[in-house]
Amino acid sequence: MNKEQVDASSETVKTNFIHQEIDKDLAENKNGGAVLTRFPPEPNGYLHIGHAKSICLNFSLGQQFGGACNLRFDDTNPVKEDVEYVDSIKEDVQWLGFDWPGEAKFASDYFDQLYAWAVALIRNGKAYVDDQSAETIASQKGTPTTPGTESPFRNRSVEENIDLFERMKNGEFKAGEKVLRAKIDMTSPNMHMRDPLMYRIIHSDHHRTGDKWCVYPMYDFAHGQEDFIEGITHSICTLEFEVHRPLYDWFLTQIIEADASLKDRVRPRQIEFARLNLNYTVMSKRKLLELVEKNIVSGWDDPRMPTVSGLRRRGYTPESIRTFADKVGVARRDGVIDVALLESCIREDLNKKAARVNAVVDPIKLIITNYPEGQEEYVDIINNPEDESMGSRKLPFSREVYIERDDFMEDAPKKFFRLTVGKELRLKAAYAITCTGLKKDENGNIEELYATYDPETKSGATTVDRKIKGVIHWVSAAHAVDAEVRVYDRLYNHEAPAAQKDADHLDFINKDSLKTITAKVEPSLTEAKPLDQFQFQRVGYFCVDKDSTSDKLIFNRTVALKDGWAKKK
RNA sequence: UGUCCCAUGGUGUAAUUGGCAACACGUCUGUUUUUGGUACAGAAGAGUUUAGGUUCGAAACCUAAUGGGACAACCA
Repeated sequence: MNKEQVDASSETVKTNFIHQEIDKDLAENKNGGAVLTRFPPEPNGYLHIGHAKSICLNFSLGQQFGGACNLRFDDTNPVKEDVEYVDSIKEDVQWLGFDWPGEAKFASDYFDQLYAWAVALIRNGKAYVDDQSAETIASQKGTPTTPGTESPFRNRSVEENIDLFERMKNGEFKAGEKVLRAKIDMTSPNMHMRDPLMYRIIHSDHHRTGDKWCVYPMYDFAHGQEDFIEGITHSICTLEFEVHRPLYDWFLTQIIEADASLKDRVRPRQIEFARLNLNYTVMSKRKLLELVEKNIVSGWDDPRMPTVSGLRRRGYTPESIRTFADKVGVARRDGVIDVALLESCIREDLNKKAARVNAVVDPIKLIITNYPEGQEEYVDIINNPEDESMGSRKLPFSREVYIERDDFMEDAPKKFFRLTVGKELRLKAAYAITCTGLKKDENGNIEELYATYDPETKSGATTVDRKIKGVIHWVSAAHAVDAEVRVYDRLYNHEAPAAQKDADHLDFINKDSLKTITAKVEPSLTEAKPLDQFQFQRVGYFCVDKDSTSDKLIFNRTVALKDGWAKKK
C-alpha cells in the first residue's frame, strides 16, 4: 500500500516526526522491532486537553506499530498525590477510547528496584549523600551561565554513603537533612547534570506504599528506569524535558554498567514534542486549580474548563477529541491552536449523530389567529437529515407557538429571510404563516406576534408548491416544557490570558462565559437522559447536564451552530 | 553573558528526504437545502525569518545573524 492509498482510506493515518523516528529505529532493527509507549501522568490533578493530545499520540503510536501503550502513574511524590486522581485519570483515558495492557502501572511498584539501583550507583562511586541544606545546594549549583561548585560531601567513602543512605531509608533523619545525589559534573553547561538529586527524605504516607518508605526518588532518577523496567521503547514527553534527556541516558547507562545482565534489554529512547496550547484558555494545572479554588468555575468538570471531564460535561465526544488531536499534529515548535479547530471537530461529529429537536431559547409568543382555538395536531418531523435511520417523530402543533425572538424583525432588510409583518415564512415541518401584526408593551418591547396560516401548506402535503424562503423552528406553547439552558462561551476574552507580562490571567475572565436562561423545548425532551446530545434546530448542539431530571431539565450548550447571518450583520 | 531546541499563508501541520509549496481550520463567492446548519463548487491568502554558501537545482544541506522558546524546585 503506498502512502496515497493510506491517506485516502484512513484519515487517522498521518505522519509526524515521531512516527518517522520510530520508522528509523525499526529499520535499524532496534529493540528487535518492538514498540511500546507509555502515558505517565502524575496523579496530582485532573487531565486536560493537552494530556488528551499526549494520550492520543502515545496510544495510537502503540496501536499503529503493533505494540501497546502502558498507563503508568508517576507517583514519586506522596505529598502531592492521591488515589482520587488515579481514578479520574483512568476514567478519562478509557473514556477517550484507549486501553492499556494489564493493570495500570505505578512508579511505586518499582521503589525496591530503584533503591537497589541507587545503591549500585553508590558502589560504583556515582552517587553520594549530601548533608547540606536545600539552599546551600541550590547556591552551589551556579547559574546557566556560571559553573557550580562541588559539595564538600562529594567524596565520602562508598561505605559511608551506603550506611547513610540506608539510614535515610530507615527514617533516621528528618526531611531535608540529607539527600542522595548523582556524582556527575558541577561545571556542566546543562544544569541538570550538576550532581542532580536522586533521592530526598519524605516522612509522609504514600497512597499505595503507606509508610514503608522514608526516601522517594526524584523524577530524573525514576522516569527513565521505570521505562526501562517496563520495556518501553519510545518515551515520548513534552519539550521542557529535552534538557533532561542527557540525564535520562546517563542514569540508564550507569545502571546497565552496574549490572551486565541488563545489557541486552530494550533500551528506551526519549523523544520530545511541543505541548498543546489553545487560545482563549489556560492549560497549567496551577491556573486551572486557581479557577476552581476561587470559584470562578464550579469545579474541575465545569463545562468551561479545558479538562477532559469538563469537555465531557460540555458535550464533547471522545471521537471529536481524537480527531482534534489528530488534526493538531505533532511537532517540535510550540504554537497556539485556535479553539475554532476544536469546535469544528465537535460540530463535525455531532452533525452526524445528534438528533434535531425544536427548542426556543429566547421565546416570544406567536398567535395564529385563524387556527381554531383548542385545536391541536401532530406533525411529522425528521430526527436527523444526515441519518435517515434515526427516523422521525410527532411534534404537537397548536394555535399558539413560541418562536425565537430574533427570528422576527420589525424593519427587516430585504436580506432578512425570517419573519416580518406581511411576509410569509414556514414553521418547519408545519405550515406557512404570514405575520399580520404585533403587540408591544408601554416600553416598546414586543409582547406578542400575530399571524395567519395557510392550511394548504402543511408539510408533506403536495397541494401547494410555492417557494418559501424562510423556515424557522417553533414549539407549541401549550405543550412546551421549560428547560434551564446554560449557554457557555469562552472562559477568557483574551486569546492568550496566561501570556501577558503585566496582567494576571484572572484579569481576562469573560464575565459572560455562562448565561443561564429558560428555554421552551418540545415535550419529547422530558425523556432525555444525562449526557444525551441534541441539536437544537438552527441554534446549536446541546447536551443534557448530569444534574438534569425529567422535572427540571438542564441543557449545556456544547457549541453554537455556524451562523452565516450573524456574520452578514 | 553559557548550553540546547525551534522558525513554512491568519492558525496548525505537510512536502515521498535536494526537483519550482500541499492539507485542515478560518475567511470570502456561488449552488442545493423545509436548519442562514450540512453538502457541493470555487476564490483569496505564503514563495518558506534574513544574509551568505554548496548545487544544474534548496523550504530542505552548511555558516552566520535575527526572532521565539527551554534550562538555576529536596515538582513532574
